[in-house]
Amino acid sequence: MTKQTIGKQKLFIITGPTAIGKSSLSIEVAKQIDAEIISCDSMQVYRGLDIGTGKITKNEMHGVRHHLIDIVDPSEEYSVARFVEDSKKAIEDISRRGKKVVLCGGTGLYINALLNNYNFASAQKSIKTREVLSKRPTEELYQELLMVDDYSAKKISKNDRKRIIRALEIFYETSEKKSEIATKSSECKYDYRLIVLSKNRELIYGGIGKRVDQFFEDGLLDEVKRLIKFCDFQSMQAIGYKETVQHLNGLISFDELKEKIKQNSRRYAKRQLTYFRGMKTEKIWIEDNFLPVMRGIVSDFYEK
RNA sequence: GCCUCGGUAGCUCAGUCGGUAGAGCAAAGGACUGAAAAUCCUUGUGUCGGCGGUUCGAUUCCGCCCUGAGGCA
Repeated sequence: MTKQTIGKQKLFIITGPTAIGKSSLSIEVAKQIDAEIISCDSMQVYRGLDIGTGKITKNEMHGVRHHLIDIVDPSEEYSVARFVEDSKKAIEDISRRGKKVVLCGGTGLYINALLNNYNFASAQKSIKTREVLSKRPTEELYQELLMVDDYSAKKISKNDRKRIIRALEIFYETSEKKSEIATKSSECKYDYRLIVLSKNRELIYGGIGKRVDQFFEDGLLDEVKRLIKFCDFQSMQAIGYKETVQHLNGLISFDELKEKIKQNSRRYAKRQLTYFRGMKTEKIWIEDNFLPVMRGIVSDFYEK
């Protein structure tokens, strides 16, 4: 054990692109070391979004306790900031009960924010400020950001409305620049192993195709019918949901629907891989024999 | 059998009055600090159906052939 890791909380983290099989592997690992699992997934937090998010079922959990699944209603907003807060609490809670912690999920930003201890506290989200800013043209907002925080402005595309608004929001709410706040994150307080599962592109895409077909056999259509009243909320922007809403509104055929979900999932998987590659955090890529390789890493990690 | 209109990027098509081509979509690569399954940026992709002819030069004009759609008998 190195000096830096002495006394640090241990985290075993499993991530990878959608439909690669993270959940079932996390169960195996959790059973191996008597752990509980914290989900790192921006959509599985929503109650009722089950089939389309590939949410693990009670049966599949094999008695392993899960955290941060089904914690908000589809009409609520969730965010990275909340995830960092919630996951820290869950980690404490689990270790207080003498169990080990496995994190599992595909939302790279969430994992990154937790490990790098991103500090969001000072830059609160403000609905009012956002509302005011949202009424103005992007071009104008960008010019304004250039005046107020040119360092951040230059890093953001002039078309990336969402980020421009957030950067301005930070400035107007805190009088600090986004670029300054972002550097305030403190060092990682965990001793962790971050596993990124991957396969060649064809196999990932093949898995996505099969999984989407399975969604419909499992009743995705009915699930979305039940949730359609939430169609304007963030939760329903999830892949599989937004497209199904279009189909239920008669905008696209059933065949188009399936193809669209597969396509958006493929693109999502691609973006996830890009994100994982770009993470500066230390990580271990596994492309083969997922379970045995992971078991080895696990025993090594916890023996020392 | 005859007539007409087509065959150009993975797909749908544009275009070149003869100087070897370009849009959209798809795809690939990338960025990412309170929406991240979100948002945004960049980039190609070619025997221009085949074989001949005319020409300095043909994807473009001419002939034949193959092939798709429609029409006539």
